[in-house]
Amino acid sequence: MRLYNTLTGEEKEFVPADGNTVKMYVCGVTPYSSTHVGHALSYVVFDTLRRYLEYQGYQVKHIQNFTDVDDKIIQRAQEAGISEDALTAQYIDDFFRTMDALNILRADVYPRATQEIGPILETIQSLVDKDFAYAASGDVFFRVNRKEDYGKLSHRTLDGMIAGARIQVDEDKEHPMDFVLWKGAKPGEPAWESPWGPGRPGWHIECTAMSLRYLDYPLDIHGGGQDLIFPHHENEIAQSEAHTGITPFAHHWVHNGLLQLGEDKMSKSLGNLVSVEEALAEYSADALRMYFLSSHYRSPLQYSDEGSAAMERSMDRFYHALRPTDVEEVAPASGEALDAAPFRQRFLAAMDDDLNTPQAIAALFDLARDINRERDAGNLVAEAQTTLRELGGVLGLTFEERSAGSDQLAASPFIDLLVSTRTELRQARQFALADRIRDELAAQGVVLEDSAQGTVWRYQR
RNA sequence: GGCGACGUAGCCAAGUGGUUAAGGCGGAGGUCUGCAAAACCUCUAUUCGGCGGUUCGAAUCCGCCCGUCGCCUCCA
Repeated sequence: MRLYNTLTGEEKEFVPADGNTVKMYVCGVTPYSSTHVGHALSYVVFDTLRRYLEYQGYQVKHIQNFTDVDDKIIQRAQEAGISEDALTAQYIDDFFRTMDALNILRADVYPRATQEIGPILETIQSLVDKDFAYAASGDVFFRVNRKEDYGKLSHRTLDGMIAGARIQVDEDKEHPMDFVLWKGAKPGEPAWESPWGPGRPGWHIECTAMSLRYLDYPLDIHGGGQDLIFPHHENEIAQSEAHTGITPFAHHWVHNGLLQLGEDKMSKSLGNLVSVEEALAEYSADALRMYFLSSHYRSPLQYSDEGSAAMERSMDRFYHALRPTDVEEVAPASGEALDAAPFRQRFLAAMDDDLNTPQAIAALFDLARDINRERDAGNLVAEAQTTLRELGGVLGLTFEERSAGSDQLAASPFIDLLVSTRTELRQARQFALADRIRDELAAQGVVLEDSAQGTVWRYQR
């Protein structure tokens, strides 16, 4: 497949270096607040990339970190009067529940910064030894001037960054853009012993230490949201390449566009967040995945209730197309089987083109339409349905219609009874009474569908 | 101020030099139905922010203008 690489700014044919196993590192979250729909978008994108690579026959080794020590975690824990560990444990749980609910495959390893202090210290020491880093007043900084290609990912120069003029002056730094590798501890903060005194790792160094430990360089794919390009990934490149001398340390840098809420980017600092929990209370995981994949992964996407609702309705097309074809008992399918191969080809060609999920989805809708059409014509569609399920699965769609709650299941025999009563009334042409049953069931959220084969009912979605 | 992205129907969103500009939502008509609903069929952008230019040919390339957004600070 062809895949866009942020580092070069162009699409490049993607092949794992060893031809078989894809080494993929995706930056994870800082667990101090609920997982929001922006996170969900990002991880749905990388989950889809992973599923597609696996569908192509590759093994994917997927590593995703938790930044479980940082200023905000310390602050929130103190506000809540609990330990940092208790706070992060809570939100890591939330994260996993959310990922599972969205049918996002688990990474192979989820390393945590606090559990990788040893490798982190070794990496920092190596950078100090190589003169890429220096200690100052208990902190350790990366010396950006020593890395000549600093800025190559975000396509900016040190001069250009300084022109931004929003840099805080720090007298301990040799250069304003030097960034912290090790942060000396202030009283009351969690700290680990180091050659430079007690402290904790800076944000960027953990990813260097972890990706090297769990995947070895060079990585095939390094991913994250576009907001991580600078400074996080730029700094990671500087550290990783300075540390190992391997350049580039990741072949493909893949960044998803950010989810926006209204006019602005959805972000922790703006506080305009919608949690995944809130979204899933209203909409199915399939609908949300469809929403996230309905625009190209590198484009920004506006999140809205209207958009989610539209996707929910569009899923009905698939649900209906995938229903069992017991119709064939009445009108024996004598015709030809629907050939899904052209749709599969369209789907694969779209996915091969830098994960063009909007086009891939369009192919699936066309396939669904043909399934409905051919089934009505009495042709065989079982194989085509299998193809639709399989390709939808590459996008992580489950096609599970929203399951009924337990009290709804308990009501089923009574609804069946009302439906069969209505059928008898209709046969007796007692339409007023029959319609009353239909209307009152509708008021309870039960939708009846009449067809030549009888009446089926379902809960309104 | 520096760097970058984008502007396609009522809404969302593909397409980036060449037959009828994907797909979804919404809308209109039809088939089916006792009537509905669901489903299916048909229709729904002579035109791609504006103005110039290159070309036999541009939504697609170039220039200018208008507008929106992102990064430059924690962030997926």
